[in-house]
Amino acid sequence: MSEEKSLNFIEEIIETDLANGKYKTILTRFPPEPNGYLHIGHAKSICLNFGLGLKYGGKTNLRFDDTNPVKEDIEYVDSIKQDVHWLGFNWEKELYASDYFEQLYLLAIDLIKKGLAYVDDLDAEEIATLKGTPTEPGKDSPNRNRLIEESLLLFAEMKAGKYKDGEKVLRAKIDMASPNMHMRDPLLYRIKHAHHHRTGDAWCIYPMYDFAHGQSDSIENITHSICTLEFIPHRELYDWLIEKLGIFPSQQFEFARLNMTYTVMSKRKLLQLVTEGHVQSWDDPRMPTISGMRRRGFTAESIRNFCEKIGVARRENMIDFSLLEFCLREDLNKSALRVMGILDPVKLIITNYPDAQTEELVSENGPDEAYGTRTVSFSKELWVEREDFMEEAAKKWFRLAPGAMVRLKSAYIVKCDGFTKHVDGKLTAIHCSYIPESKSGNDTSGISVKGTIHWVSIAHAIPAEIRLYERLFKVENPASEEGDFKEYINEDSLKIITNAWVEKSLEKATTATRYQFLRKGYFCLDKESMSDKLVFNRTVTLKDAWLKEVKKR
RNA sequence: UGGGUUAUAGUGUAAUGGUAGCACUACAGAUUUUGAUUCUGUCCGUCUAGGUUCGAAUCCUAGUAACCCAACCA
Repeated sequence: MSEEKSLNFIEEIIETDLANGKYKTILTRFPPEPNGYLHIGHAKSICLNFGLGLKYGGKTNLRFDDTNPVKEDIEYVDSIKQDVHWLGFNWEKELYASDYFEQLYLLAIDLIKKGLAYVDDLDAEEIATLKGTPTEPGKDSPNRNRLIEESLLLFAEMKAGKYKDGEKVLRAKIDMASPNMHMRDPLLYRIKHAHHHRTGDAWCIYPMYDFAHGQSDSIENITHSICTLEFIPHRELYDWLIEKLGIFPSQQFEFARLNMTYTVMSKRKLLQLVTEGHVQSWDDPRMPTISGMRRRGFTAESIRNFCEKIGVARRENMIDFSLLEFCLREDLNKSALRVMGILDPVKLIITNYPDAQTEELVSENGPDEAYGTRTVSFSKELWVEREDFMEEAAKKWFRLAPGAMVRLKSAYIVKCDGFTKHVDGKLTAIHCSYIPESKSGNDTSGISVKGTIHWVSIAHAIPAEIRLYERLFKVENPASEEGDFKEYINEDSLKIITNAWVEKSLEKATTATRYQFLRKGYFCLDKESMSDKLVFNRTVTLKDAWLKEVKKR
């Protein structure tokens, strides 16, 4: 029995195109502008474009849309390549729109010769005025009917550097009365005396998006050029230029971009968070960037699954952050090593345990036997979690409380006999007695307890710094709230714990490994971690039924 | 008030004129040496009003709502 999986609308188009022989094979592309770091929204596009290539035996190019030198940088190129690779995809070719500057220039000349483009002397403001509004038609520029030869000469002079920025532009000659604003003689080329990160100072005229993107698609023989909804109005121009130029007919298809609750997804806003210091860097673990998520401990697999689950359609969406967390936990649960660490330590003393004794107890490493076991050191004095003790047990409380019994994971059952407090009321130690016959693995005590808690032996524990992250914003959709989105930043999104204790095996922790700190969540080593000062990021908590219970009350 | 696009449980996504399904969330229960995992169950939906049809989420008409478009950005 094969599982029936419905196709998204783009897959349907492709299957139709393949079935009726329009194409023998497909070619897609992922076309970022190297002006920022990739985020989870880009991941959706990456998974879509590369996924399509893979699914239909086609190929996918990585093409940098680098037509605006003042915003772009090699730093972004490098990070984008790293992120796409990390997500698990391999591009057929690494390409740049700037590779086509010469070809694009020749195409522009072709258009001028056909009488379909002209050089305009108007400045930006005049052009905007004559463009009209959505409800009123525009008016022709006085230069609209200048001679082809004159435009040709002027355009050559533009390229040669004779004019300053903004003095002249090349425009397509289409229809100043079109209801589609993008068809009212759109700009094709502008002058920018700026250094380009790849072409240096070779050019001082640069093509606009509309005269670069579709043409690049066409040059590469891209069959399905997939972009987001806001480019729908550009499609008429995309098709017009390809038709008039008589070049390979790539076709544009649009899908709805990803939006997620409690974060922002525009490069401009993300850049602000970085430059204004609301987060530390592009790869701050609270950022929805691929690099931030990677540092936080997300796996590529979980992000790919997420992109698969959210689907592809044409309507605006707002995905629950909890779906991303579900995909994360689903993957981490399968692969994370189980270890013990105490985030908020309080001392537990086993009064009837021999003072100098240490036992090496066996504990399982993972969710199934294939992960094997390790030993953890057990002794008279342990660190346990402060929140695992209640002076007066609440209803349905399964953990430590005077008179209550719990199992210490992989060790013994202990009974809480008492506790000591500092004068300020803060708990300083919990006193317990253990049941020697209840040793994990050969428990003959006959006692069963409801609660099991984690612990580390004080004498054997190693210190660690642990960073806990909460959502970056206090509201579901900061971009749509009144006022500036930054007013809704959650000031408590980062909590640093400097006095945590973790089990000794973590001395050998690596950034490549994911860990589940039993009962506390999934963690990974941060890049700032050092051998004498371990630093862990909490990737995500475990689901917590008790916390829900508490919140209900 | 021009043009374009989209409306299906709280969220996302299927159903291509013929039983409104799946996942997440929420809630309830079982199992559990992680209050995790796993397993079982429950709640909740076709934007509105007309029409065509034996039969409409799907087709038609008229509304309504949301988003996009007037950068020498992409």
